[in-house]
Amino acid sequence: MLTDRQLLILHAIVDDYIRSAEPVGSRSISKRDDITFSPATIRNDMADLEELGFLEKPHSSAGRIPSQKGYRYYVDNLLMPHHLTADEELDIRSIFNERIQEVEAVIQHSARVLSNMTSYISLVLGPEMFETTLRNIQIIPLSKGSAILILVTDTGHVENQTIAVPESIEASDLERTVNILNERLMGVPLYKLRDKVHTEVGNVLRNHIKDYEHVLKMLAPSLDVEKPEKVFYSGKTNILSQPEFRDIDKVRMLLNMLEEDKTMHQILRSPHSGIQVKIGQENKLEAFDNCSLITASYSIGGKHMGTIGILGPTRMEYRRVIGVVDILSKDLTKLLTNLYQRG
Amino acid sequence: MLTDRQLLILHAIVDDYIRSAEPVGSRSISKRDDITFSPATIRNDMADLEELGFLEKPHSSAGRIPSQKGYRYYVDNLLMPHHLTADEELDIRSIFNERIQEVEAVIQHSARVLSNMTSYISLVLGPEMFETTLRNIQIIPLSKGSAILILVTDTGHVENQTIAVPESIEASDLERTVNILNERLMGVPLYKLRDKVHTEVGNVLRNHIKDYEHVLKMLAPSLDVEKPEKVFYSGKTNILSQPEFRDIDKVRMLLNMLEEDKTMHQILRSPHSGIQVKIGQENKLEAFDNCSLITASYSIGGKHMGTIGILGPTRMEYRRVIGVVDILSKDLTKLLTNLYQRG
DNA sequence: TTTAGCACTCGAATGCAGTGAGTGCTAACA
DNA sequence: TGTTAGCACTCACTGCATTCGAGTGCTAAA
Repeated sequence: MLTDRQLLILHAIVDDYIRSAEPVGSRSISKRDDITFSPATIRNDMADLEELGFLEKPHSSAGRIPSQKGYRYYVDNLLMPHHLTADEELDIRSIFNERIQEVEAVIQHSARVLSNMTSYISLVLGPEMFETTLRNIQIIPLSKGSAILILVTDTGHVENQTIAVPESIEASDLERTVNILNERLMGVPLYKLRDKVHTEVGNVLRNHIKDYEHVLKMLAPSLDVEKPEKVFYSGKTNILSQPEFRDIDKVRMLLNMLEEDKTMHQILRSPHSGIQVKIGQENKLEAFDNCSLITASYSIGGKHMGTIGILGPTRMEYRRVIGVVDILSKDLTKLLTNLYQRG
Repeated sequence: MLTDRQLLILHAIVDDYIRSAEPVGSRSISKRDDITFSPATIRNDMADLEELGFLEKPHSSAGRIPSQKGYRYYVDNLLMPHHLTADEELDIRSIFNERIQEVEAVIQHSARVLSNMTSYISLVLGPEMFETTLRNIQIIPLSKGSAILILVTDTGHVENQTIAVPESIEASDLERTVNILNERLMGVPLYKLRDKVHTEVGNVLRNHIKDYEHVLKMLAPSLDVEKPEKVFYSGKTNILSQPEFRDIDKVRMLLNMLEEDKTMHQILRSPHSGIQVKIGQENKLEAFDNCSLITASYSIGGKHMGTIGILGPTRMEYRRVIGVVDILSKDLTKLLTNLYQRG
């Protein structure tokens, strides 16, 4: 078990290192107001903390830096909740002052505020559509052979795609099809669309539409709404200011990883309540070895929608970032719920 | 006027430097198969070329590198057209093999192919909407107080935004409004929407809709479709592999510049026929001093739509990049025209 | 148990010769 | 007269020795 003094010293070292990015020596610690012991005493405790795995030495004549375990302990046990300053609150509210027009715009703006406030990289996983239900479907003819198919979900998301319309289908048939689809599919979860169309709705169509088979064929590809949710980034260049990313190869590794949609998606998808902090190798990704990821979920009307997060060096201002992520995820939930709460 | 030998030497130096990123010395030039003169002769010509401003010396005991003027001359006078290899053509066609569903997806995919093929940064300015005309308008009620307004243009672009619906407006009125709007606004250029609604359409609405004023107020903010077109990027991390961007500060400057939407927009917006090559300071941006930008426009049915471009170091493979940009802009034009040609 | 003192470690910074690729100039050559 | 060989000169880069200093671990005294 750690003594009170050891805790104090660990706390001081992590704080100092987060601020300065330089290995922390016993002397500089001893100068702090909240520390009353001599450097020698501190050195003894530091040696113990190192033996226990909370601290590391870059080399024998340097100060100590926190190990991954050290950060973990710091986050789990030593961190005091952070109260945002008035300015910070104002920054966050700015998202909601703008006239809100599109979910995407809100999400993107959130990402930007998040990265500006923290100087790290922000990631926002866009609203999940898997569980959302269909609100409306439209087919707008564009030219002889093509049309635009538009899906609107109950969460206000709009999906659109071009479809090829066989010549044999007449305008009136198209209209009738849209009416039938709206009648039968309103409220159906997107992931069930495909099945529903091929069974129940298919039968109805058969009775009302002349060129039934072509219509079904035309619709088929559009109904696989398995499009993965978008991940929005902001502040990618922020890491270039972090001393741990002086090395261009590390930067490249990290930025390349962020472009791997599948992986990033997987990392952000897992829903969880509250704040999740993943430190260094806990992320199970080589490119993230020197990084920590702090995430929180947001939802609409209690239904999990997506994730917001901050990616920064393990030497990250955990206190502030956790505060900001927490508030923003809650505010986002409130805003989106107000906007799209099924009435 | 430059002698033939000087041209040959200039050509060789630019080619060599583009390949190696190292200052080119007289000896290495003399070893090339197409060069039959001694290093001393070459040195004389190099001195002349330097005096004329086509070459520069990093320092007195290094080889020569092309100056901005040198690149300019190379691009304008020495460049042979590049014929794509079968593989390259295949890469480009891959854009069109995928099932096309959204303009945005095509654009984004184009950007990716472009950056993959060139190992530089690709930029694509999304379709301009200023001149496009309205094809269809829809208002989909979402909850008690909100609805989604959807605009579809003749180029297949779909724009959507959330609007607040005053309680006083009834569903039947909303429906009637949509019908009137579609009747009166079909074919109207987006930039005229606002005026048209307030004059002509306003009068019609007044006669048919009970809560006429509220409806107009609700629509007003949505009709200012002055949303700037999106710029898509791909391969931002590619510059990290370029030796001229070893310096992290330069990388940061450049990447930050790319996030300044307004500036980038301005740079890409100017329409021009054929390929445009802007070298170094011709870009009038400090962050682009070491960069060249190669752009071409794409259009739909002869109407200018947007711009694709490649941003790389001034030491760029101009020949290949120009070839790729040329082909892709033409193919994109063909594809989009086929898709959305007003029929 | 804490602290002062001291020898020790090791990375970072500094200074200095040696190396080599490249140049400019001059004089000889075709 | 244009081309080339020869040579002194420049200058970044490398390797090596040296110094400097922040920080440690250990021991002995308070």
